[in-house]
Amino acid sequence: MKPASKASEIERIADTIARAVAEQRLPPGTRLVEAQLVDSLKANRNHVRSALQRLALRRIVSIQPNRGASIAQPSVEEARAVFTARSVIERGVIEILVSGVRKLDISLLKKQRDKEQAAIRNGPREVIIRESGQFHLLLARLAGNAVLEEMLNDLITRSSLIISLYQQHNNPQCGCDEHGNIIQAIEAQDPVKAVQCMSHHLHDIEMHLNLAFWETRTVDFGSVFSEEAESRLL
Amino acid sequence: MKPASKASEIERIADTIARAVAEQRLPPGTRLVEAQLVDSLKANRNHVRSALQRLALRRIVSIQPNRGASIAQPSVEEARAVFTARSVIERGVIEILVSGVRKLDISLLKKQRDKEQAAIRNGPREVIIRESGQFHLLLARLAGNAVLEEMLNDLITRSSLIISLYQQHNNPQCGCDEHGNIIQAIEAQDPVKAVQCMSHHLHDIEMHLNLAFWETRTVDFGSVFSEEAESRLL
DNA sequence: GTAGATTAAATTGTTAACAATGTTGGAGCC
DNA sequence: GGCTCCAACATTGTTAACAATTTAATCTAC
Repeated sequence: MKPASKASEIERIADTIARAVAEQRLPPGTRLVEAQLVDSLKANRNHVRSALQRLALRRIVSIQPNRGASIAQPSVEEARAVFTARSVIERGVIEILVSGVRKLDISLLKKQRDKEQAAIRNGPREVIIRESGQFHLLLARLAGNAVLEEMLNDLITRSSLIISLYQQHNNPQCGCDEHGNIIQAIEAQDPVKAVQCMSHHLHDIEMHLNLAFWETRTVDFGSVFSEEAESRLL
Repeated sequence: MKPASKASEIERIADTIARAVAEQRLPPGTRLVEAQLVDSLKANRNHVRSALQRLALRRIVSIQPNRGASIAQPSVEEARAVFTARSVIERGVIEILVSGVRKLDISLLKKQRDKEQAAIRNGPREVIIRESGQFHLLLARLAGNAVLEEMLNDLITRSSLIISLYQQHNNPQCGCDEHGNIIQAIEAQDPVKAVQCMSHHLHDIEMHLNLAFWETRTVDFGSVFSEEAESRLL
């Protein structure tokens, strides 16, 4: 007897990979060879192929015809677009939550926040990343909108990708408990402040990235192989 | 020589179907038999299957294991979620446009609006629907955010589905040129008003639907087969 | 005639072999 | 040595046959 429905086998594969990406266990650019996946995930090749195509649609992997799939390497432009989109969606989520249309269980948010704080103190990096993402996702879930939740789920995974590509230091997450501030503002039913907190939080994450550095850097062989670059090799 | 790249064959199929759905040539619930699609779209069965799975991911078709695919029939709950999500995203788009970060070519919007007005006067229904969708999509494109644009593209298609399921009369689109109002507000660089116009516009569309009617109606055989329903058969 | 069972057809799901393409490594040549 | 060319390998893409499942039709019993 198979516990999971047969149709969701593809989903299982896709989610396994997506999660590994979200938790930064699969770095951007990693090649995903079908045969390897088939045997490490104990799956049918067709299912693996379908899963890869799904992930390609979600921009988590990129597929080049006849050359296989690999974990995506979002461009700076895409990175900015993702964070802007997150801001748009998450501000919308916050507005829904604060508008008081649904009776909101703040304790769930606090519980998630505690879980995250515990992870920050002594958890491994991937757990920290996961719990942080879960907080944002929980907000969307509490807003009771499956469409926004699903979109945000994708964006969070893509954010992980972006962060592991463009992070400056290996500062896992800012320690300044911005999630706590968001909870406070929601609890206080202050729409303006809550939205501000969220905007600020996302902006903060984006600003800790190296985006500006790579922005204008079209691969410019002239300067790349100048004395400056060469001197670094010594 | 094949003009389109081989990899995008799946995309071609998916887009053909999605477009037919968006223009309401394929009504909700229509069964999509693989063999039929293979031969009417001159395609490989694998490609058709992949395309169907893609569309299932976009919630445009629904696939039931061993029972094939059919055009989705979004629930009332999903319908509301879609419109709320659209509102969130499109308000975000408007804010980006009005914020003046990008120099905006208003004439493109006006041109699209004219196209739409022309369609409303004498075009066939499907063209009206298409051009109306294109207006919203154009806003997202002008905002220069591919992520938001893609999300909105999906939502617009799903909206078409919802509208053909839940529309009250066969009023194709409101004649009151709300798109024109939106353009005006953007042109006047008035963020508050522009966002209001968009909100109002989307709310308007939603309110012209029968959602409330079906909301609580769990299929309740007792009342369905009462004298009222029977009398309608005579 | 209707309910239930049985068979046939239609449809989807799976598999494995084959084809096409891309990649790697080495032999021979300059 | 460095280069080109070619063959072997690895990987992806395609196809067709087969298996499993659902749907429709037919038949029998009552």
